[in-house]
Amino acid sequence: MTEQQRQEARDFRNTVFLPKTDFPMKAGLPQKEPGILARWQEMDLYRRLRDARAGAEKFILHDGPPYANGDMHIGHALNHILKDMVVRTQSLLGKDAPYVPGWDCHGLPIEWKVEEEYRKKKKNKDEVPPKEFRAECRAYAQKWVDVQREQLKRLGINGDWDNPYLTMDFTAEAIIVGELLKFAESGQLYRGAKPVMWSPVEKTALAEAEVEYEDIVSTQIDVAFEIIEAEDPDLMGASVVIWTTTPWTIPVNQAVAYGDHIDYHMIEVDGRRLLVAEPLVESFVKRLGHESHDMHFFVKGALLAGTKVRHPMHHLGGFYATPRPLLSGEFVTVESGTGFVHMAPDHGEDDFLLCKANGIDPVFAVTGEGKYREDWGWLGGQGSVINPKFNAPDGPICEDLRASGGLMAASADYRHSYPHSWRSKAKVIFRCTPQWFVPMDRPLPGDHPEDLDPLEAMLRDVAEAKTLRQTALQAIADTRFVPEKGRNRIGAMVEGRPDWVLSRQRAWGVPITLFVNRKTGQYLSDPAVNARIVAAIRAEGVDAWEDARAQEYLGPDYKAEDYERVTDILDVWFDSGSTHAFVLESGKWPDLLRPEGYLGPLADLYLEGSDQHRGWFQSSLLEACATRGHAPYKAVLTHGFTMDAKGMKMSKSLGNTISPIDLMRDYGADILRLWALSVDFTEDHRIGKEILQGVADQYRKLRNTFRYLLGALEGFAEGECLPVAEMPELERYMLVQLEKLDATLRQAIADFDFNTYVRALSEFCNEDLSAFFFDIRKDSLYCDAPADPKRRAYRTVLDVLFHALVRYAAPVLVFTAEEVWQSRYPDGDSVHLLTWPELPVSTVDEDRWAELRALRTTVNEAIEPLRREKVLGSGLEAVVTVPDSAPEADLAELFITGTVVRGQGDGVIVTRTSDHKCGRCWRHLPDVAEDGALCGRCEDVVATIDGEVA
RNA sequence: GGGCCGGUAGCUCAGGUGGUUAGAGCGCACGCCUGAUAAGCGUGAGGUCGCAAGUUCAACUCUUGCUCGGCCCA
Repeated sequence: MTEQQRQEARDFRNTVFLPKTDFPMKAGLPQKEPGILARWQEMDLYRRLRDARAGAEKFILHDGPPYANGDMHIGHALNHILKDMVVRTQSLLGKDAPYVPGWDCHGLPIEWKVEEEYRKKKKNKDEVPPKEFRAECRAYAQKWVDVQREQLKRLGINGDWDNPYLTMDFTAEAIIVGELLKFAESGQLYRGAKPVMWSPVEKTALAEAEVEYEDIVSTQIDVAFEIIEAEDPDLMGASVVIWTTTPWTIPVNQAVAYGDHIDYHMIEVDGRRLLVAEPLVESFVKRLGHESHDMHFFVKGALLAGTKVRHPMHHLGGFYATPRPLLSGEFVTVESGTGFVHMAPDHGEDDFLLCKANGIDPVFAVTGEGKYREDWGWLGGQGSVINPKFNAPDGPICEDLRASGGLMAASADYRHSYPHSWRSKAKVIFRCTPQWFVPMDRPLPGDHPEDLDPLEAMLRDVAEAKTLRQTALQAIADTRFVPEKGRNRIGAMVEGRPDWVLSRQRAWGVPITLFVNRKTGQYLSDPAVNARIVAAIRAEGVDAWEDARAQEYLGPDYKAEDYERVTDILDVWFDSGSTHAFVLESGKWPDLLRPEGYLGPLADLYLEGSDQHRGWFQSSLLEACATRGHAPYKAVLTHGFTMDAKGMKMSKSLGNTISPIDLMRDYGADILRLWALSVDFTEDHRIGKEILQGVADQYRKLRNTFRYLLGALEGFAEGECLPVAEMPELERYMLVQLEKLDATLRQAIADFDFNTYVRALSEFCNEDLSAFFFDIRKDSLYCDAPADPKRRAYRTVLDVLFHALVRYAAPVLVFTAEEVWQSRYPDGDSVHLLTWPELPVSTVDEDRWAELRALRTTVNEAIEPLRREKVLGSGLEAVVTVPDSAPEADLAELFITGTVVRGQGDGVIVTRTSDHKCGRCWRHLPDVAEDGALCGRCEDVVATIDGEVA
């Protein structure tokens, strides 16, 4: 056997330096992630990170509290992944970015759940002492806090999970009360009235969600109100006719509404002139059952302004003697009735608002159990108003109206849908109740030096005072919104919103800790009293607000019997609106404290769904503006909602919900994270099987990039590094590409544009690395001698790439990045303690490289037809002729082809090579004697290896 | 019903102030490789830019209406 034949027969596979790694291609995330999580817990990663960033500039993302009720859903997952991404990227950039998660624990939904459990046990809620009831609510909330905490941890969210904030913590409750009392002390509270849904059977206010609608048959009546003041003398003595299905509200009537654009028509019935909307004349006459005569008199609604009518029971005097004004109401339609709507501000939303705008206040004639007050001028002490007999055509109301001549028609035959209490199934009424409000348009007291003369301060207030609305609008102007359209949205809401109703007639919440003077109706505002209340709640929670302790709080200066202790609780939005006070400011979380002397918003960012423009963003804004004069945040980031695969909203009834818990089980948290950070979260976005499949594919590509890096860097040591100046141009070009990626990622972080972040990272790995750099340098990695400068340069750059990419990926693929890091540094610390990479500086003629890459594409296009014709397979079999104008470079290496020659023409020509294939590097080269023999380079390398072995 | 927002290839997304054949990645099809191998590489096919009017020499980009979807409110 000749030397050549022996070489030919030899399998050179063992002489090739292939990538080697234990890092598996298949991720197995659902199995692997819990172990990584446990490791972080064990090493106390969150605390370690705080220590590592101690003293660095703060970035404070303040967590909006989810409601402690039910399992984590896809919206929670998205929201927390985005928050985690923000916190982690800021931390990666070297800032100290603590994250204290929180929960919203008070409120109606939890009360319901506890009540529901009572019902199952046939227990009556009203017989349970409030303290006991609240204790059960507290336990219920705590249960769900614990459940959600574990679910969120599983997502890989890094936070202070051992010390979350809860709105039901005693200190939180005390600070919320303290905030409320700031409103009281600065005069930013008043007691007003508001119509609410009220159940006379349960004697309680109901929330919209506690009401169900059911068809019933009601008495409908038509009632005439005689005109006693009018611009047009022809109207005098005529009557406007109203129609209603709630006769019991007639005794509380205070006005009549008409529509500006409605044409009213006068008809004559039994010698009386009646005004009715033209399109409704026919149906009205039908109800009357009498002959009518057309008076040929029309009047446009708008011309009725200033007209006054009198109540049919005006002869009773007092309340009923006052003339009732005709008011223009936009809500008046000609769909049913008469085109006139009687107004009882006590018992309707439209009524209340229209009357309020015209200076007419509710009279509170109907009591909580649905009877007229004992002292009421008509039907005093009678009721109940929801009793059909009371409202019947032969009932007391209709009888009196008939006697007065006001009743034009009455019949118990009107079928319509009407609200009922979910619990008792009894009918519900609208009823005005006293409520506590925060005024939007009352001047706020300004900030003054302590020693300023009180008179001077007052004068200054008058001159400079801004209202809460104005202050909030200014704060909106001062805040950064991402996306920008959020500014417009919250701005429009704040501009148009009514006063803030703070009170709820409920049990599970923070009490409105006010004492109201029984004589003056004014609430007590004494800092000493307030301090005692706050101290008691701090020690014992909301249960401390009870009658038995009233005197203790009032102290020696006031007598308990002179004061009414308010028993309402606060709107839960006030709780969450105060989180900035009890989380960021209280000192309970030292990590969150700003350096001494820091002024302005405590949070760098609030990040929630776009529904929070009306919710938390706004309650926090109003709370902070009223008590501190500015927003609690510097920036607000909002995300849209997650829809199903077709873009439809998810709902249990449609059966299209997707649970993040299931997704973590099937795909793993990193896939879910990659999904959340790939979509355009600023808009509504979708999730579904196909989308997740795409995300999983994207994940695999990233994972393989890391696997290749790990394999290619096997055995790499510091000593192998080569300075940039000594590197081939390709390496220097790649370092420039990496710098560009770095800049893109930094900008994406600054813009909170995570879609761009993930996309740029993926495209770099696929296009620049896998399909370009790695592919080209495979030959060098596999076949060059380990000491060859080209191979050393390549591995040096691979090392740079590894360190950069693992950091870039860490905030997104938190588990996988850790797995990658551990694979290379088994005894190392967590990847999440690292900071943003420092890149070596490199420069290159970018235009030249753009040209080279374009030419590379052209060459590939030219090779393809020959492949189809089976002239050649591998690109290494191609001889390529390129234009003479092509840039100077090792083109064969760049194109991964055989010989490249320069021709005269503009085009690229490809033919099959006649060179033999090297048995080791597979390249077709002139110095290979025959197929399977070695090229010069490989001969040298193999000789060295053989020498080492021998 | 009202306010605000959105609808670009199968999927996820780019497309300053209107201007040549609307782009990328993934997926898909076809092919190559078989030394990143349940991987890697290449080429290619996919879009009447939700619909309809209008403004303009010219509209994915501006206006109006409609439609579908979403958030908030009633």
